[in-house]
Amino acid sequence: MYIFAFEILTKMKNSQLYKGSLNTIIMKLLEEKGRMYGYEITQKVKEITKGELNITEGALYPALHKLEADGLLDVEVEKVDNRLRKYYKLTEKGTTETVNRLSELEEFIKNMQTIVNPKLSY
Amino acid sequence: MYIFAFEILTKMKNSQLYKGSLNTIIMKLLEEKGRMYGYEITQKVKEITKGELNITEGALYPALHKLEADGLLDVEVEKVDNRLRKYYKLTEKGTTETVNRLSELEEFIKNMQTIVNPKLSY
DNA sequence: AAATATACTTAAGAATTTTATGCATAAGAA
DNA sequence: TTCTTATGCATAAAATTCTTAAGTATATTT
Repeated sequence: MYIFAFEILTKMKNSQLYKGSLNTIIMKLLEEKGRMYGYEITQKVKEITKGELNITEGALYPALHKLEADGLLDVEVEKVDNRLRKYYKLTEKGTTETVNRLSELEEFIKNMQTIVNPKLSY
Repeated sequence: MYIFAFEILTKMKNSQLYKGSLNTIIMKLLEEKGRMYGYEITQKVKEITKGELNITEGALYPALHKLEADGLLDVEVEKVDNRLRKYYKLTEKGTTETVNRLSELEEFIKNMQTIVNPKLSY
C-alpha cells in the first residue's frame, strides 16, 4: 500500500506535451533569477508546476551543455559545502534569443488555447 | 528576391514547442469535427494558427497510423473526385483518452503561463 | 548505520519529428 | 497545352529530444 503510493509519487510520467519546451523553460528561469545551477532548476520547476513536471537529470544536464556549447549560456563552477555547483547564466546572445523564445512561447500558448477552446479564441 | 520571400513562407521552421502536442491536436480536432482526413487536418491547423504551425506529412501520417494501431482512431476510406481520402474518427477508447489529454493540455498551458508570467499566476 | 537529499555526468534506447523522396489525380496558370 | 500548384497519401533515413539507467561523491536525516 505504501509502496503503491510511492510509485504514484515518484514514477509519475511527464506529459508528452513538455517535450520541446525544456530549453525555453531553462532560459526563462535564468532570465528571471540571473543565475542558477542544475539541481536548483529541477527543484524550481517542480515547485512552479506543483510537482507536475519533474525534469530528469538525463534531460537537463545535456540540455545545459548544449546551450553552453551554442553560446547561449555561460558557466561558473563553485564549491558550496564541499559539493560542486555549476552556475549557469545567459550570455548576451542568450538574452537576445530568450526574447525570441518567449514570444514564440506566448504565440504557442495562444494557439493551443484556440485549439482547446475554439469558441473563445482569446 | 521572390525566391527569398518564397523561402520565408515555405521553409518557416515550426517552433520546437509544438513537439509533443501533435497527437493531442489531432484528437481534439477529431472530437470537434467528428471525422477528418489527413490533408484536411494540416489545412485546419494552418488556418487556426494563422500559418504558424505547418504539420508535415512525415509527422502526421505516421502519427495517424499509430493512433489507429493503438485503437484510438478508426479509419474509413473514401474516393472523392477520383482521389483517395482516409477519414479518421475517434473510437470510444479514443474519446475517453481525449478527455484525459485535454485536461493534461490545460494543466500544461497553465504551467507554461506561470513560467512565462510568474507574477500573475492565472 | 542506512536512507535520503544534494549535485553532476554520460550512455543506451525509445519516441517523435524533419527532411526527402515517391506515387497519383485535379485544377489553374502560362 | 504544358507546366505548376494543389490535393492526397506513404515511408525511409537522419536528427532531435527525452527516458531510463548506471555511476561518482558529499551532506543530512532517520
